[in-house]
Amino acid sequence: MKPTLRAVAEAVGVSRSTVSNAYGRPDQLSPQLRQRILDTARQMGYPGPDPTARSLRRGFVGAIGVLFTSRLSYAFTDPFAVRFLTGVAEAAERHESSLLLVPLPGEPAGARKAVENAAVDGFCVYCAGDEEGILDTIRGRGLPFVTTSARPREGDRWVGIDERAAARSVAEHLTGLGHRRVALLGHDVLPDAPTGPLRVTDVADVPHPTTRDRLAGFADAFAAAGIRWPELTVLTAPDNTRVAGAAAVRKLPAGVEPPTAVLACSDVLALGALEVLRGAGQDPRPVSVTGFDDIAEAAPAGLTTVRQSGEDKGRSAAALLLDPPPDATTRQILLPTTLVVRTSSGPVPRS
Amino acid sequence: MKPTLRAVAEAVGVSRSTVSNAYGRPDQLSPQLRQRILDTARQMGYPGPDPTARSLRRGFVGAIGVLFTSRLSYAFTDPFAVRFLTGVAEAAERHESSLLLVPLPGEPAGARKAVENAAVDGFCVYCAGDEEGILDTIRGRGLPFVTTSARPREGDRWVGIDERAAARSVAEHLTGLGHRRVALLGHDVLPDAPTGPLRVTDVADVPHPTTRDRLAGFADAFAAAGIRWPELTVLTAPDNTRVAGAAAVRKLPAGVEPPTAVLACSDVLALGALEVLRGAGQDPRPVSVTGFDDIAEAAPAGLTTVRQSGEDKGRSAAALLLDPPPDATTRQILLPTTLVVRTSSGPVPRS
DNA sequence: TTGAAAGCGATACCAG
DNA sequence: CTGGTATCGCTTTCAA
Repeated sequence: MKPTLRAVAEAVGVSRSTVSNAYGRPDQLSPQLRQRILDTARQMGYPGPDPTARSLRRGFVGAIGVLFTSRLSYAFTDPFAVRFLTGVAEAAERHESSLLLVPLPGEPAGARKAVENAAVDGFCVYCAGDEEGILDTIRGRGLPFVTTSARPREGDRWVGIDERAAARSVAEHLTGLGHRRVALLGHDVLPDAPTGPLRVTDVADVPHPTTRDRLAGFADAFAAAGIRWPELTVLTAPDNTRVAGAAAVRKLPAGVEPPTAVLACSDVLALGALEVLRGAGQDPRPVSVTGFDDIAEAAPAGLTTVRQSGEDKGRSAAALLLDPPPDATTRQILLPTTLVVRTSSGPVPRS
Repeated sequence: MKPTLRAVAEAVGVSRSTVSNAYGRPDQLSPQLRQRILDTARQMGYPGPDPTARSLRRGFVGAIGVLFTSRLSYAFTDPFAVRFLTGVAEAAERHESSLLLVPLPGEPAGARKAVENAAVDGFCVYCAGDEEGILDTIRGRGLPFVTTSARPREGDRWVGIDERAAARSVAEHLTGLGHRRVALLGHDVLPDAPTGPLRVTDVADVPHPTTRDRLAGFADAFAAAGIRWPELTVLTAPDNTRVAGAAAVRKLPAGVEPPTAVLACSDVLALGALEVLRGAGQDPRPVSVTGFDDIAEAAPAGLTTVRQSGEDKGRSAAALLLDPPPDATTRQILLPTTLVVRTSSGPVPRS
């Protein structure tokens, strides 16, 4: 058994408070006494104040929780999520704060428990599917949090982009190039839908908030070009991965009237789509493909996409948590996006 | 102020233990009573047992610490480190354990404090530069840990590869192709050395353990081919990044007798080297380049390298921590490596 | 089943 | 500068 602060106090012959001060408030006792305490502590093998006990007493932990909707191990697979984490980590480093990554089980009840049991001072919630349930649990604990994806409530801290406008911008790029017959590609478009084309009556039905906003943005542009929602093909992928994107595109009905462009809700999906559409080369007419995020792999692949900075998002989120601006108005940060046109998009080929 | 368990107990008119049981041991009280307790708790806005207090009392936290040598935010930049984390996360998910990522400041004293203050049940230490200092601190706390890089002490839990043999295998591939005049490329080859060629009298002087072992493996192969250490050029990079690798290679003495091959200690460095050596194309003779790790970017770049699985490493490390095998002999896991030959290496061009 | 009592290990106020 | 005292919020025997 490791010795406790109490044991050290007894060994040195001083009170517990004095030993505590020797560690936490050097200015509260004479240097000699402090040294004597530290020395005997070392000798006895006392590892210093127990972090858990200290947290309990002090009322704060020194760690912020990071919550990902999907399985935690998946998050590391998503390049954009990793950049977000990088940003969070940078801010945390500056504040000497640790990051607690909490794996959320699939079922809401389990997720709830996980959030309740996390020993943290606040949360960064990254794009949670069941975001509201999770946020409610956090609110229940009375802890501060920052969201990134869903539209926030008044007063909630939030950092994000104008998803819909950004999505509209790529789509307008395509309508400008003459594209009219297109397929939209997103993940979790409808609950439990099989990979492939889908009939979506109303964009509002899409459960995943980011997918919903981006699809809506795409639709805005096409509506402006005279194409209504039912005329758009919607492809769904089971998750946000390259292979899922590839699989979804393979399910495009063969033969008649293939789309001239695929608009994906993420670069990862778009890269999967590109693989399929450029790979076999079955169709001689190249199909335009666009993505979203501008991850590192987008540039070498020549992918036209919308750029947003994952690092900035993470950094801002953590900063909002760690030293919130006093005025509530600046607690919602809207980050910029840019349309990046590369070679994966071009004019509609002449038939 | 949030209500406490005590308040709930008083409100319901039962003892604190009973309320505690309602949460933690449902079988210890009648379902009706339990429900009554849970209901009033909800009504009062009691968020459930405080995680910190619970940890203190129970003596365990439900989180494992992950320690990276370099700045935490850099770790996310290193593809291999991210794969390692993915593996750790997978294992953690299975055990419903959280991951505490602890940023370590540069100075040893700060790092020590960070490790002392982390509320965790154990540590996964990924390739720490000042590994011994950190491990000593962990030992001081009496917490279990798993290392990945340095050669472990008897009885320490460890997971890794045979760095030296693996490095030797790529180098032998090159000597087999006839390469004799080569440059080795690693990061942190000597403390505070400027980017570029370096005089290293003895491999044992290299401070970074992984770099040291890999360089030694390279040297083994060349020794077998009759080339002794002083005849090898050693390039050092300030850190393990693409740009650092590129910069180091640019410092190769121009003109006479350029190397016919560059052996890098990591894919990241190798990819940087490739950029420079293939990029401008100043030298008409292609220089062979090899890496180490086989990260995702290696294949598309045609990089010859040594494959090891970051996920396996992470998974094994976490597993060793979370449910250690009873017999000490199986507490050190040696993972396999494979030489993957691609197009970046070839025979020595005829002069 | 339920509850009383004894900590878990440390900190902070406040009087000396 | 030092030390007594009262918590922090919960869990866990153990006896009723």
